[in-house]
Amino acid sequence: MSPRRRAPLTRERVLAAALELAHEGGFESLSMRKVAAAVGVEAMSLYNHVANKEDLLDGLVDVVFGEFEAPEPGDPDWKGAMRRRAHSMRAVLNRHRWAVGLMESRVAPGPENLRFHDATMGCLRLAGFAFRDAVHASSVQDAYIYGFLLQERSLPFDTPSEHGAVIEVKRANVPDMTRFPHLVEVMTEMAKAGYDYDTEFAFGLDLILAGLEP
Amino acid sequence: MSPRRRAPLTRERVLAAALELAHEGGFESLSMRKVAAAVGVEAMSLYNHVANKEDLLDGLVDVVFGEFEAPEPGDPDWKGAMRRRAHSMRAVLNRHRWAVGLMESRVAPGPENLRFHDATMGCLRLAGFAFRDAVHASSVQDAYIYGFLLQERSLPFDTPSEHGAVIEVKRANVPDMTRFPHLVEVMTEMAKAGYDYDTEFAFGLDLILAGLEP
DNA sequence: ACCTGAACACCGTTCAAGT
DNA sequence: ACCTGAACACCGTTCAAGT
Repeated sequence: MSPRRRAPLTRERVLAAALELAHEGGFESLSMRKVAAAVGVEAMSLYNHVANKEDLLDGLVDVVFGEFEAPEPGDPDWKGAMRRRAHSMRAVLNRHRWAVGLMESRVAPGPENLRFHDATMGCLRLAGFAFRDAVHASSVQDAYIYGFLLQERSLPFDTPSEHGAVIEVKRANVPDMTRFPHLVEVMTEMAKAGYDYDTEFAFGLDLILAGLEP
Repeated sequence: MSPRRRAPLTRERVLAAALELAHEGGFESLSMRKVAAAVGVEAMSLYNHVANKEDLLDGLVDVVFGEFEAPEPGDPDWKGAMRRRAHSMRAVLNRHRWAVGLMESRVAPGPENLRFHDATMGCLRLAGFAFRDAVHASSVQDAYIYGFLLQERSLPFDTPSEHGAVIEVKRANVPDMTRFPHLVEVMTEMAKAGYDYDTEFAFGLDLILAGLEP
């Protein structure tokens, strides 16, 4: 009769609660006990819906895969499709910063993961890529995307001008910067002009897409 | 008089012990208490040489940066220098699989980190890259390298033929693979021909280097 | 200055017991 | 079938006390 009775615990509800905790409390503070509390239950009850914490993480990662915009196999503008795919991945992973670094390291790929990779391969194959080349093409793109997000993730600022300020702090903390003249150059330039992740990301993505042809 | 007396605890010895533990016991099993035990001391003594666990990780990451082969600023063959740099990074990070994903997410860059990035920027600047282009160039390369290692890290096999076997297992575990025809194609092809990380890595690296010019 | 014992506030997971 | 209480074997870190 109470609302809690009407909505019995499911894997989906456990994952949703964990996702929200990761989102607001920070990923590292995500514990079985806290997920359980968020869902109104004792920690041990979670084990009825999830094999263990590792399985819970697998589930979370697959939720994130589900948010990626999959490319359309057969899209005549395959480069456009790949570009949209990449930008969608970046947007989603910036929303779930904790997920970068987990995405490609899960051992058991979930259904959304499979769906997404299938669509990517399909789009490349139908665009005329030979099998091996399609593997190469998706591999280099994904490596770039995940690696870029890895760099972007750690940064405690959002706008170019904030970046300038952070750079200044960092510079002040390092003794004897004269040993690193080229780094000094980067930092002073950055502090002046800021750093724009959008154009930086687009630069590398375009470079890679320019080098790919069926 | 005992050997323990002759070698008092230092930050370096703490880091060395932690590195060894990460290497053999697996990174996730690395705890302050175990590092302390490995160095013959109680856990709390570590805090005299390391601010906290986060600081210990910063230290470990910088040890790894120290193993990277830095490019030579002024090297006339800058593409060769970048290629050697990339392959050295891959070799080191395959030796320290736990480090991938931590490298670019540390907030406080250590001296080896600074040294390495300074050498990279220096090599590109002296090769004729304008400042902004040097930043672009190093950014796209590093994103690719770290991202590739992220993908490579998780894999529980070393040779292409082992890979085939693993693929078969995975395939058997996924129900209704007919929903993912292109993935089925990848898996059957992979199971046949195997997957060679060396050539895969070289493909993407060459593609990126081909697109970079001062 | 460096090390320690005891304690605090946590973890993931197992297991027998409840309903 | 699902949930729970108590317990086990751990964590990182603080703090007062030792030398």
